[in-house]
Amino acid sequence: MPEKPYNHEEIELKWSASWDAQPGLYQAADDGAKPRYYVLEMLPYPSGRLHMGHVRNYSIGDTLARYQWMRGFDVLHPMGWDAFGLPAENAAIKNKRHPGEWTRSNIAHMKVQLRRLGFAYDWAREVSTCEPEYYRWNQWLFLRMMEKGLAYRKISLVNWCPECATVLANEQVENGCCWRHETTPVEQRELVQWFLRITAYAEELLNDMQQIEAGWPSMVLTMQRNWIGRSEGAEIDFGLCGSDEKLRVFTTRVDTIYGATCVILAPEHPVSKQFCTGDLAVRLKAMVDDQSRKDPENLVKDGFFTGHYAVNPYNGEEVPVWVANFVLWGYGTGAIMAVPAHDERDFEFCTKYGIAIVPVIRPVDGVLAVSPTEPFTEYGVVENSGEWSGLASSEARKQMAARAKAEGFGEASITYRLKDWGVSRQRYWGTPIPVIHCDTCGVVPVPDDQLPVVLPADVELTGKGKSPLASHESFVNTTCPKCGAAARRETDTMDTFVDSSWYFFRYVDPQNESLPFDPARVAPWFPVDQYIGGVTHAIMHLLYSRFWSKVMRDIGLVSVDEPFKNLFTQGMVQLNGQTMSKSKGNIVDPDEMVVKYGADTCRLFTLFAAPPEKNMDWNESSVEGQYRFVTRIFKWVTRNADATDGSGENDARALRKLHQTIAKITSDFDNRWHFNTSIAALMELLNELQACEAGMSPAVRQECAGKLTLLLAPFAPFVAEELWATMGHAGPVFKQGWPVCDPELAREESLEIPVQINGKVRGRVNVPNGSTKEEQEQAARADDKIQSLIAGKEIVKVIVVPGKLVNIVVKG
RNA sequence: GCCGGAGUGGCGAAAUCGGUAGACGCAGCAGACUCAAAAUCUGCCGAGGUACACCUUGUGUGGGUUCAAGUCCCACCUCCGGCACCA
Repeated sequence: MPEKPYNHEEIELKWSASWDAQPGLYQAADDGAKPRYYVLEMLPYPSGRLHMGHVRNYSIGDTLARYQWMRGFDVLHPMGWDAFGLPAENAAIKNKRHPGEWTRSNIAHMKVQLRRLGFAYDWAREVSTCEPEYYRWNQWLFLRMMEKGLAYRKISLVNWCPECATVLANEQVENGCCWRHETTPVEQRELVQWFLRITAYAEELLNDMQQIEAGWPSMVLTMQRNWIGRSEGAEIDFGLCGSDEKLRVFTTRVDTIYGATCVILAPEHPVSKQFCTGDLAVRLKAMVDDQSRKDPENLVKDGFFTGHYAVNPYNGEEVPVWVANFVLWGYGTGAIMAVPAHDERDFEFCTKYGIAIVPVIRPVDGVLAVSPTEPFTEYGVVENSGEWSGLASSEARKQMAARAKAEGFGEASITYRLKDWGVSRQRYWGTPIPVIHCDTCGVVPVPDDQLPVVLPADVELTGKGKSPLASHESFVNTTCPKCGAAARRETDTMDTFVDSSWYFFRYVDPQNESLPFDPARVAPWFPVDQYIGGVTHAIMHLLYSRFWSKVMRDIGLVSVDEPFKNLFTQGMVQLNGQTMSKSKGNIVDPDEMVVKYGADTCRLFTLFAAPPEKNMDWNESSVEGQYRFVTRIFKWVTRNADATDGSGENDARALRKLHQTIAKITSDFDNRWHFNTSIAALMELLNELQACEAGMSPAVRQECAGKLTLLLAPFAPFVAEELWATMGHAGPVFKQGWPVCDPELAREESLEIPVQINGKVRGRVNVPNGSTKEEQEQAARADDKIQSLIAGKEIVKVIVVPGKLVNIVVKG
C-alpha cells in the first residue's frame, strides 16, 4: 500500500460521526463479567466554552480510560455538568436570558466540543445538576440530614459577599475576600442560615485519611488536615469578680496557667458587650467594625482594659480582663488567658500594654527566665506553679485538665478550626431548600412525596435586593404540610457545592426515580478507582464530598467510608507563565487548535508538554511538533501495513525497540502516568522503525504497524482508529488487547557500558548482555585507552555494577 | 512566620533504586531536494578549549557523605502553592 497523506479533519470527522452513531460504544457492561474500573474526572461548570484546563484534565482521564479498556476492564467513564451557580444568573441579568436557557445552551455547545475531542464518555449517564431529576435528591438528602440533626438553622455571623449578594461558606473566603471576587472584601452579617454539621465528622474526616493515604497526593491530605485544624487542649472557667458568672477560655497550654497575667476577650464576645459601657462601648463598636481585622498580616494588636477582673481557678489570683482585636470570636471559646512568658502573641500584646510577664516554664536543660526578652514557647518543666511544679509540660497538661474536670471548673477539650458548612444562598439558580415556615408549626420539612420543590421558571432577576425567590409570590405562598394553614416557603437555595458532593454516585444509576441511586448497583463501583481534577478543589469540593459520602453511608446508601480511592491533581495550563483567564485576555481556544491541527494533535500536545501533575506552558510552535509526529506515524503505518518486500536483516532490531517501548509505556501507565515520556518513547520507536525500514521483512513491518497503532490508541484515538481500520482489522481499536512485552525480544544482545577511572568516564566498552562482573572488568581492562590511562598506577579497587558500569580506582 | 513542592541547555523537558546528565520535542545552524519557497529528509546543536573518535567544566549557592551525587545529608538563596494572630 502506498503511504497515505494525513488529513486530520477528514479522519476525525469521519470517526466522530461513526462513534456518535453507536450510543453503546462507551457503555460499561456493569454485569460483573469483567473487573470494574471507574475513571472519574471533575465535572465542568458549563460556562459556555471548554478551556485548555478542561482539555488537559479530560485528556488525562480519557487516555487512562482507553488504556483500562484495552487492559480488559469494564470501564465506567461518565461526564456531567455542575450546572447551578451564580454566573448563569449574572449572564441572565446582562443578556436578559433565563439562566436555565443560558446554561442548557452552554451545555449543548460544550458537549459538541467534548465529542469533537474524542473523549469516550458514556453519555447515557450524563448528569446535569440543574435539572429537577437531579436536584430533587439534593432536597431528599437534605431532609435526611435534617432528620439526623445534621442540617440545622441558626443565627450567626456569616460571610457576606456584596458582589454576589449572598452568603459564603468559610471555605469560599480567600484572604478576607470572596473566592469569585478577589478584590471584594467579605462582610460579616448576622443572619439566620442553614448549616450542615460537617464538624460532627471532623474526627472521622481526619482518621479516614489513612484509608486514602496511598492514593492521594500528600499535599491535598495535608491541606485538609490543616483546614480541619484539630487542636487538643482544655477549657477552663475563670470566675468573674463581683459576679457568679464564669468566663470560659480555651488553651492548649494549661500547664502555663500560673503564668496567665490577664484574660482577653474577642470584641464580639457577649461579655465584652456586657463589660463595655459608656466610652468603652464606643471603643468596642469601633473594634468590631474595624475592617482592617480582615487582613491579619498587617493587623496591629490593639486592646483595652475593661475594668473587670477574673479569678484564676488554680491559684485564686485575680487578673484583669481585656478586650483585644486579635482574639478570634470564631475559634475556641472566643476568650483566652494570656501567658506572655510562653506565647508569642501574648508577649507582644502584654509588652505593648505593660502587663506583667511571669515565666512558669523552664527549658528541660535550663533555668527559669527572670525577665525574658522573648517568650519561651516550647514544652519544658513547670515551675512556680504550686503542686504542679516540677512536672513536665505534657504531664502537667493532662493532670491539670483532669483536676479541672474533677473540681468542675473545666475539662480537657478538642477544638477544630473547621466550622459547620453554611449552605444557604440568597440566590435563584440553585436547589431550593425544601422546608416551609409555618407560624404555628415552625420549620416544617417538605414531605418526600412533594419533592422536588421546583424552581419557578418565571422569576425576575435584577441582581439587587433580597433573594429573587423571596419576591416570587406563588412560590413563597403555600400551605403548611402539618397543619394546613397558610405558610411560606424557604427562599434560600443551596450552595452549589452540595450538587457536586455526590454526583459521582448518581452516574451509576442516573435515571433512578425512587432513590438518589440503588445502593446495590452503586456498591460494586466504589470507591472510584481514579478521580482526576485540579488541585484548586483540594479543600472545598473534596472535603465536602468526603463528608457527604460518610453521611450517605450512615443513611445506608453507600458502603464505603471514602468515595475516591485514588486522586490525581493535574497542573494548570498557562500562557507565558500566567494563568489563562478572560480578564487577562490570554485564552487559547481549543476549537481553533482542533480546526488547525486536529483533536489528536491537541491531546498529544497537552500530554507531551509536561508531566500531568506539573503546570504546563502553552506553546504553539511545540504543537506543530506533535502534528509532525502524527503525520509521520500515519505515513509509516500506511506504507508498511501490508508491505510485501524487505529482507529482514533489521527485524530483530525493530522488534527489540518495539517490545522495549511496550514495556516502557505499560510501566508509565501502571506506575506514574508520565505520559510525556510515554509519547517520547513512541517517537523513539518511530525513529527507530524509520531507520530500520529498508531492512524489515513484510511480516515484521505489519507486526510493528499493528502494535504501534495499539500503543498510540489511548493517546490519539482518531488516527489510531483510522490506521486500525486501514489495516483491515475490526474495531474499535480501544477494545483490542493491550500489547504485551516479550522480554526475549526486548533483550539487548550487547551493552555499551562506561568505564570510569576514579569516577570519571574515560571510555566505553561493549559487553554481551548478562556478562559477569569478572567478564566486565576484564573487558574494561582490555580496552586500549583504559590500559594506557592506568599504566604504572596502583589499582586500589575496581567497582563493577553488572550491566551499568566499571569504575577503576587508582592511586598515583 | 509555619507547612508543602520546585530550581537541569535558547525553550518544554528526561535521567523511575546513588551508577554514561540533557532521552524526546521546540527553536536555531548547515546540507539534500526545488527555478524558488513551503513541506520533507540528513547532519550538528550546554559552556570553554581543541590536536574535533580528545580534554576541562557543568544540574540555584556553599559545605559534607561516597569508588561514584541532578539524586542522600547540613546550611542558605530564589520561585510557586497552601495556611496564617486558631490561643
